[in-house]
Amino acid sequence: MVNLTPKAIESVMSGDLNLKPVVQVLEIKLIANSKDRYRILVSDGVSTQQALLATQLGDRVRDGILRRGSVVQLIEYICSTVQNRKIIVVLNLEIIITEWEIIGNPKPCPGAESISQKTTDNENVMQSKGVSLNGSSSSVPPPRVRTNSRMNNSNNAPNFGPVVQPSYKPPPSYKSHGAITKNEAPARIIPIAALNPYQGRWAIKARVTAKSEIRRYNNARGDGKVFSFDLLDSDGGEIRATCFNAVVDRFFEVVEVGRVYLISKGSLKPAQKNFNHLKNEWEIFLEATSMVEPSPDEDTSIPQQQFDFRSIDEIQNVENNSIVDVIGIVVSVNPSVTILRKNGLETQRRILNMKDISSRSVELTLWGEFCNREGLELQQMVDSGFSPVLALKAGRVNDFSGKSIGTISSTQLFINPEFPEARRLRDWFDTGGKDASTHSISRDVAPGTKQNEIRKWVSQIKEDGLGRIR
DNA sequence: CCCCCCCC
Repeated sequence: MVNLTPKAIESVMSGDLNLKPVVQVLEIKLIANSKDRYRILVSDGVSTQQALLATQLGDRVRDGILRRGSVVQLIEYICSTVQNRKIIVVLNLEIIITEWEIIGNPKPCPGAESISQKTTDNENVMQSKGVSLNGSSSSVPPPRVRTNSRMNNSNNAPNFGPVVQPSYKPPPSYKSHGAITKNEAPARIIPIAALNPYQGRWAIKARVTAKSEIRRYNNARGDGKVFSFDLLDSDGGEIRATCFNAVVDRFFEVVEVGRVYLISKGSLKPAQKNFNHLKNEWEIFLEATSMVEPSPDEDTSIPQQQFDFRSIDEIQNVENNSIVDVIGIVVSVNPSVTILRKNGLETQRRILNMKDISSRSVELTLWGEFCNREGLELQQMVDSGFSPVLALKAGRVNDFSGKSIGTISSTQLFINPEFPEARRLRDWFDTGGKDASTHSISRDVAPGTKQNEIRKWVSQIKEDGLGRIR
């Protein structure tokens, strides 16, 4: 016997975010023009309601463990407004039963699809982009499950009055002031993970973890300037924000790495995966009307950085060109050398070695400015007999003669950082790890081809000078 | 609307 949470839909839609109800999934559809975002219909046995699955839950659909008939517990969710309709955005859920017969004879929750009357322009814009969230461009839904069409509901469903920012439950004191108009109420702060282009008003509260320089460009589409910065929120969601031209002037000085901001009124575009390695399929584009305001409180629930450390042992099996975080002890640092790039420009290169508890070591190649900033500092430490901890955020794995790691422009290096992993590594190193035998996953890992052996010799000679070759 | 992620 399965018990769905009574009145779950009603409670969630009226703003109860702590209920964590058990509901049944009646329908799952891929959102039009999306590769991995799903719209689902959930039921409490009496009422049904549309919901969006956060991207990170898509795997469960693709893996087949979340499907039509699944009984799930909604763990983290928010109510949001998409195309003027209230919708649940599910950020996390637990699957109770993968498949169960449809429970009860649930009907669409009344009021959930009410439409405010002044927003048809916005809808047209959404539709002209081919975005469909109401199933109108999808195949006909199965007979058992009624898909709510906007027309049906605006005409027939009971209307609970004008829906104004339904996701925002106004505090009681607002009620005596009459209707809230679109421009008055502050947008609700939502998790970064819930951001998507189909959403109307939103705000996020997030810490800036990285900030680019201003880059000027001149191409077929014209010239201009651009900069971007990366954001992290208290739920661990991350997203990049990008500004162009006049918007650069407006926000470049305002945005500081490490500070927390309230950000709203940007537009969401698909992330450029080639250049943006954050775990988010969207990117925020800030515009002239966007808001980027320092948060009045220093939100300590948002860490300064978020890492996903891989042990060096794991790096061996990581795909070439992957972007990874690594933490290790720097055991050697080579001098900085000047490299002539294929494009004719010169750059600096410095190779160092780091080892970790997996008793593996790896070569890290620092490029450009990293050589004379962190690289020099590391070299001085190692030269003076101290082996520092180095945390590397966003290094790029390459597989020339074994696996090694290189810096890219968005790499960040942290020398002797404070966090627990660093402490753990330090303790390990100081209590025997220093002398533990280490196997390098770089250069001499595989026997390699004759070609590779020769290349290795040549590069070693260039690296160390002839003095060390006997 | 930008952008090469460098070398053997």
